[in-house]
Amino acid sequence: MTTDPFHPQKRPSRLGSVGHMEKLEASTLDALDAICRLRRFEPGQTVVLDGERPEFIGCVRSGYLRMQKTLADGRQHMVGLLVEGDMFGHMFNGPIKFALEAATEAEIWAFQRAPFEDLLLHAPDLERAVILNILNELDRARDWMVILGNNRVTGRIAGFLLVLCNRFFGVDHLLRIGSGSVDVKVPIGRHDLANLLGTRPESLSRAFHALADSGAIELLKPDLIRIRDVSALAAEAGEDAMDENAHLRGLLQLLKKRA
Amino acid sequence: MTTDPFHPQKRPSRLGSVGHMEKLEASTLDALDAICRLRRFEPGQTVVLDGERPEFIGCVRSGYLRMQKTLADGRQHMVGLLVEGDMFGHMFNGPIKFALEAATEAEIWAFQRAPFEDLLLHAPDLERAVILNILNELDRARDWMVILGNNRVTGRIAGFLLVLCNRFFGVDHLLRIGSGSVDVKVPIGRHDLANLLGTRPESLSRAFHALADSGAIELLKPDLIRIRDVSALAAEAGEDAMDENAHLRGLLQLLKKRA
DNA sequence: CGGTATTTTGAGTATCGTCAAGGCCAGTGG
DNA sequence: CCACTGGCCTTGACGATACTCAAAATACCG
Repeated sequence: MTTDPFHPQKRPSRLGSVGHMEKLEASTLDALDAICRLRRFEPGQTVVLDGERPEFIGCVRSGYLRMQKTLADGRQHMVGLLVEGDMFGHMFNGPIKFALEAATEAEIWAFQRAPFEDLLLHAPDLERAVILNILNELDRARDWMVILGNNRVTGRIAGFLLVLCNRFFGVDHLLRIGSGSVDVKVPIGRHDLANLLGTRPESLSRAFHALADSGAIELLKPDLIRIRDVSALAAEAGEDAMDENAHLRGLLQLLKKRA
Repeated sequence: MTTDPFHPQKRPSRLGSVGHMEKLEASTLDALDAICRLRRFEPGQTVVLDGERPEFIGCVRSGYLRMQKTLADGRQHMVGLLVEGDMFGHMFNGPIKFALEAATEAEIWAFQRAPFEDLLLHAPDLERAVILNILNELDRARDWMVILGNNRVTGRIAGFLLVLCNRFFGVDHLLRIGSGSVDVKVPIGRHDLANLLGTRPESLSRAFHALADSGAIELLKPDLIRIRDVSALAAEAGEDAMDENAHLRGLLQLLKKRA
């Protein structure tokens, strides 16, 4: 049972406050209400198959989805993570080129494709939101490239943790800001993370503990990491100068205030 | 001299036959004619600065541009290559987050921003072309992620060569198909390539020669590579099952026909 | 509390990065 | 026409890092 029976919502409460959808007009939101269903997925469950053209357009309400390409030899390589507010199953473009799987328990707003695309033609604000979402994804994909280009595993981990900070900023059950430190929940296991960062679980483990020994982070649990020194991480990661730092600065400020 | 004095073209001859612009209506092409200029760039010349919002929207007519992010420590990391038919300086999105530099001598169709965006609002076919271009970039960025995720340098090179085959397919001065083999021109030097693939020139050199020793490729010149065994490359690269293989199959068929 | 999956550790090997030197090619100037 | 020069590519040697295989420890779940 991959879908939940009808759960039409009078008003997708989070829909209007997430991602690039916050600026949609009331009439557009109403129209979206009428064609959306809430679907729920269990960890490991497939949301969209590789190469399938999903019959709906989705927007993540909670949880994480992993995007993964299937390689010719059957292995899978993750190419990104979808979190709260991210959309998928984009129109214009035929089938998607990667599989989507729930990494955790996840809720998805599913919009019926035909009416959504119809609405798109008549609601410039929605179209704009969709395009911004795509451009956002593009920027993030390029950020990943920089991170993956780092030749030390510790550097890639550092970059990954900083990305988590940026993306989970404000989602408080994922990122908890304490006095002088930030706790981040790593949404995926070592195996998947190794896959994402182009390495092996063993190397990951060693690198995590190396970062811990250096004092930059602390391993509260395998999947719960306390960041003690953001700038040390940024230095490890060889962070890019443009967009990351803007977010990081905000994070650092917050840390100072609470310290 | 970064720009060429006015060179309005009665009809951008290649514009209508490249990328996703091939399906534009005549009236749209005429409108584009009116607002485009041809600009010429020398190798190494900057086309758009990091963080700048370019005053024009560009479309590559010939040559290659490299997209590179500037890291906090001043180093630069390449995140992609723009070739014939690719667009940049996208609208909707404020400043671009990477610098654009000519990797070779290059010609750019430059469209004045304001009239282009205006045209965009009234020409659905143009808007569609632009969106397809963006989605295309997104797919390619994800392909890069898979390639960079490969932990052997030979694998990353193999992936890179296959991408070149896919993208330069049909551009005959870059990709020449012989009997049982394909010759590809590598558009960038070892230093840039190392940067793009997250390694060093020395490792690249060794990996190239390792592939040559295995018989998969042949180094005609440092920047001219004859691919002798496409499937060996695909195996090295751990090629992804979806889109690459479709192109590869076509390539293999062609090879068999000419063999 | 036991069973299972995940994570961690260890030892040995392969690969890659680094530094330094050598070769190749094109452009320059005699 | 040839020697010279500078940039790029290649090669070699060595140390650092990461991968592999195997086993132990820990966390998770019922």
